[in-house]
Amino acid sequence: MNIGEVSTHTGLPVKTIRYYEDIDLIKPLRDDNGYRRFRDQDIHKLKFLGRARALGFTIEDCRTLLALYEDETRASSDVKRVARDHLVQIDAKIADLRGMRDTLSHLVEACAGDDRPDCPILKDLGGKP
Amino acid sequence: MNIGEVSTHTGLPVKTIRYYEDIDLIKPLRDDNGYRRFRDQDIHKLKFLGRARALGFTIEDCRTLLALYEDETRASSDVKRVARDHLVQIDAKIADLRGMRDTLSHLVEACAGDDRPDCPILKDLGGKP
DNA sequence: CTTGACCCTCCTGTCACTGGAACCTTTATA
DNA sequence: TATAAAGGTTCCAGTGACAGGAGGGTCAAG
Repeated sequence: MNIGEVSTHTGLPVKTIRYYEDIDLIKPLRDDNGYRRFRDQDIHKLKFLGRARALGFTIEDCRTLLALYEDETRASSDVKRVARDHLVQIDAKIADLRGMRDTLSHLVEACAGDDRPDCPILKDLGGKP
Repeated sequence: MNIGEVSTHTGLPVKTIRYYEDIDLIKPLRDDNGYRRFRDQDIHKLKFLGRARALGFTIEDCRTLLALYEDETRASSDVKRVARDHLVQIDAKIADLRGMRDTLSHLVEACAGDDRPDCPILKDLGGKP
């Protein structure tokens, strides 16, 4: 399979697939014309990567997870640790965003949003006291 | 005030303050020795920026908000639009993260996390069916 | 034989900083 | 007074995970 077909097949942009080869996540073969030739295992890895990225794992996490995936002698505890750590990060981010959201939604509600200059949002940002 | 003092005063790293000057968010004066000299208005702006950034506004949003802040003839609707748009972005991100969180927490719970290789997390990433 | 759809590499840009090198100025201490 | 520490300066490179684009080669169809 050529890269375009792989792209439609995996849902990953061509650029991304090339990038993943660049950072050694996949190692497709090459045809005589220089075109990448993807085997089933390459495509399988790409789908794996797509799903892992969709869950928000970093590229380095993905590298680790792929290695564990391919290692038949892995301990599931190793996988679980990576996932649990990531879950903690996600929760932290959500908490962060919720804090912003709460403050901001109060401010937005308090703002008249008309043609007058008076604005509680700016008042808050300016240090309202 | 010199940059170090401003940094402790505003809570912004020195590097960040210099960066904000670089992209023309602030325009401190210069002493004869080349040191930046910050006026009260500069410090006020920096605090404004710190609070806006803490609410997750992009630098470009901050630029817009600062301009509105300084424009006595602004319409609060303009401020509100920026804030509401940002709120939408935040909500989208939260929804995204919650999706990841839900999937991931199920997987983590399902994983034994022992020394055996069997792992539902990897099974899912590998396309379990 | 040409056209258009692919494919290639290489370089740059994104966002909001952060780190570091190499250097100058001020302040405190011996 | 010499010097060392602490502060300031500029400029360049790197971060993460790609995306955009230039400039070119290759392939299948009409």
